[in-house]
Formats: sequence, C-alpha cells, structure tokens
Amino acid sequence: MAKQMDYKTIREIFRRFHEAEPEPKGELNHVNAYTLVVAVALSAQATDAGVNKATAKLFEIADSPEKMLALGLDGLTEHIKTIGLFRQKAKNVIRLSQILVDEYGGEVPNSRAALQGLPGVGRKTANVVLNMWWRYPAQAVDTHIFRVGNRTGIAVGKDVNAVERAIEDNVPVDYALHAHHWLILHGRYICVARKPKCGACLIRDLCQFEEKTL
DNA sequence: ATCCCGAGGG
DNA sequence: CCCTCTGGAT
Repeated sequence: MAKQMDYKTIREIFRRFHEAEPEPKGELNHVNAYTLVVAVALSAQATDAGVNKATAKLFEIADSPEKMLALGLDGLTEHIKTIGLFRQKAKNVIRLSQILVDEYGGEVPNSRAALQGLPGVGRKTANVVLNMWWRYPAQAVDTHIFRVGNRTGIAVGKDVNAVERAIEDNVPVDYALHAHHWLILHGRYICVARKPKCGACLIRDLCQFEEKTL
C-alpha cells in the first residue's frame, strides 16, 4: 500500500487540477434532483455512458417520482435492461419513488440519513447527491477514487470508508467541494485501471505509483 | 463474503 | 476470453 502523501504535495496536485479544469462536472445526465438520485443509483457497477443511454428516454417519460410510479416496475425495467443489475435497480427505484412521495412530499431530502434510508442508496450514492445537488463537500469514494487515492498517495486506505476519511483529512478545504469530480475524472481518463496513461498525467512527478512491466 | 448483471474494451 | 464500470443489501 502506498504511503499517505503530505499536505503540501496534495495542495499542489489540486492546484494543478483546478488550473486545468476550474469547474469539473460529473457526466451523469439528469434534469432535476430526483433524476439525479435515480441516475446515480442506476450507475452502480455501470458506466455513465451506459446509464445516460438508458435514461435519455426514461427521463422524458418519468422525471418525477409520481411519473415513475405511473410508469411502473415493468415499464421501468424495459427502459433499463441494458444496465447491469437492472432487476434489482428497477425494484429499488420504484420503492424509492414511493418513499419520496409518501414521506418527503415528492422532494429529495438533503440529509445523509434520509438519503441512505432509500432502497438502493448507500453511503456512496448519498454522498454524490449531497455533493452534486446540495453542494456539500461530501466525498463519495467509488472504484475510480479508491484506485487513484491509493495509487498516488493522495488518499490511502484499505477500504472505501478509510479513503473517504483520508480525503477529508488531507484535501485542502477550499478544494473539497470539487475534489470528487477532479479525482473521478482523473481516474476515468488518465489513471485508468488497466494501463494508466502516465505519459499524459499532469501530476506524474508527484505520484508514488510505479508503472510495472509494459 | 457473496450475489446481483449487461455493455464495452483489450 | 477476462476485466472494468461513480455499489448496495444480505
């Protein structure tokens, strides 16, 4: 396991991320808070591109919990069949929509506890919604951020919760809000899982990862 | 620890 | 073919 990087180096890394991309954004399409929750829930173990393809039509038909319930389980399932884990996700979205109508007036709550009470919404998904919609500096740790954090030394931990704490403890507060998207985009396009594109990496000189056999 | 589960890439 | 993709529930 890599060593936790020092604060000054981490600050320099985020200074570069900010310089290269001042307003990093996610790539999951959505039109409101509700569709954001659904899109993020659907994105588990799936690519954003794949989710976007399925939700393009779905969100035209159902962009609110009431409309999703009207569409129903079978109708929803038909729209998301191309996404992995689709049966479980369809059930979750229907149940989640019912809870939003029954308990939250059809609105998306702004507390982690309430969000995590929704079926199919765990800590990671709740953190994404808190970050993207409610603009809290929540640190969602997905497969990309876990990999990037441990490879580079930016946020070292044996599991996602440890990496989340490492980010909170080591990322300068003025970069906290956008840290999620900078890290995930870096992981998606540069520090990829199989053959990381170290030649195109703007923090290569500060990174601990050693390219093995090539 | 295991199951869920399809598309895309190498 | 195998691996990866913004995980969650049991």
